[in-house]
Amino acid sequence: MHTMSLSHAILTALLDEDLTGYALAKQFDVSLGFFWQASHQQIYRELKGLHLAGRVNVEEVPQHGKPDKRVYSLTTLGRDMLESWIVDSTRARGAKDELFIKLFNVGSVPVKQITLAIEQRKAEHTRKLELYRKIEMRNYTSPLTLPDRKKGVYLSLLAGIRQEQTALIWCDDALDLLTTVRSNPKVKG
Amino acid sequence: MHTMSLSHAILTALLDEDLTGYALAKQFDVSLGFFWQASHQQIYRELKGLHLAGRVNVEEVPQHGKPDKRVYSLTTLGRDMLESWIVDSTRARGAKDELFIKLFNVGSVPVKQITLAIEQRKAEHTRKLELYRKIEMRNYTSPLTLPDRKKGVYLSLLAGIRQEQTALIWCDDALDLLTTVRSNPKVKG
DNA sequence: AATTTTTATGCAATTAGTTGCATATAGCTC
DNA sequence: GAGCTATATGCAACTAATTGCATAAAAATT
Repeated sequence: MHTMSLSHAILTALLDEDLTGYALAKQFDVSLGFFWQASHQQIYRELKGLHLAGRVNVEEVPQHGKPDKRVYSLTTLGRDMLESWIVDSTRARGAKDELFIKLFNVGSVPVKQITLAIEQRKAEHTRKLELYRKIEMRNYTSPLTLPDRKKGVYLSLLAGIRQEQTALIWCDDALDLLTTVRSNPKVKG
Repeated sequence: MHTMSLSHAILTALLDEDLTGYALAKQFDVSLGFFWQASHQQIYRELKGLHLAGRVNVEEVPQHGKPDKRVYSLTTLGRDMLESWIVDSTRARGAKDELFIKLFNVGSVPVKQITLAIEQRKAEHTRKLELYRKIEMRNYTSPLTLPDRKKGVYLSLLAGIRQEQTALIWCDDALDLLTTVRSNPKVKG
């Protein structure tokens, strides 16, 4: 079964460079993590499993004071796992978004609360879009001339940018339509 | 803590009508489930918990042959739980999408495999968009004249439609850019 | 000098989600 | 009449993800 995607995300991050769990966690915060979030606890646990399964090597780097660094690198087995996952895995993890569940409550709960949730979401999208744009301007102004191994990363970023844009426009349209909702019945009709 | 969203999704589905676990599972397949998937096993388990917590009532409807129906309905406590969840919960469950992790492998794995994954995804988006459009044409041709309690559902659908459209365009652009990738090095450079 | 942030690792407990299985009848199709 | 689909419920086992806690020192900030 090629299901546990966190391990694949970790292996992917190790393609470019050998990393410690700590460094991996940071990577997840700034790039891979835009599309696959994970906490450091999860990452450490997963690394242990990957090591046990021979997908990664560990090099222990003694340090004074701090815990020793454990620098992980891909093994051939790890690469193979990654490649075969790319080939077979299809399973689409269903979208889960609370906001839409909230929207199903329009008409039964004060609209105000729901518009508030949308406004919060809008702010979030704005923040993300700005972040993505910044990254784009810094590293991906000329997609066609990128080295091959950067093209996928760029495309992910592009997807992120467009998702945020679409979402932002939707937020405004949603807020518009919700101004036409007057009643807030609390009982079932 | 207002975290477990499946229970909120269930309570939301019960706003409109009283339902059995089975009927809920079906609802999840066709509307709420576009934005929050759940298996029948999950739903039955959750219903039990909600009942234990006094958020829903059960009415047992004896049947011959088949297991007795258990028809669930919201209690006042359930409504309150739902409303307070709408007010406080903010937590954005991070997007998790395998496809983007796959994209990070461009340059290290045969591009073919990745374009294939995108094509699969494209087909999926096409299928979903068609489905959403069908629902839109059937029930939501005139958003402004909808009864209030349908407006949120419509907005969810609208979000779905736009997400799929955006994703489809992106798929094509991605496939385009990936035609410019020639090399498939399997070793770290 | 004291506080906060960053580096660096990890365990334990809990909650959420998936997969496989089990039961049992009615009704429809081949 | 054999097999499939729909109705209707649920347990058990497992995998994945989250949350809270714990340690410990260097570096940066106030």
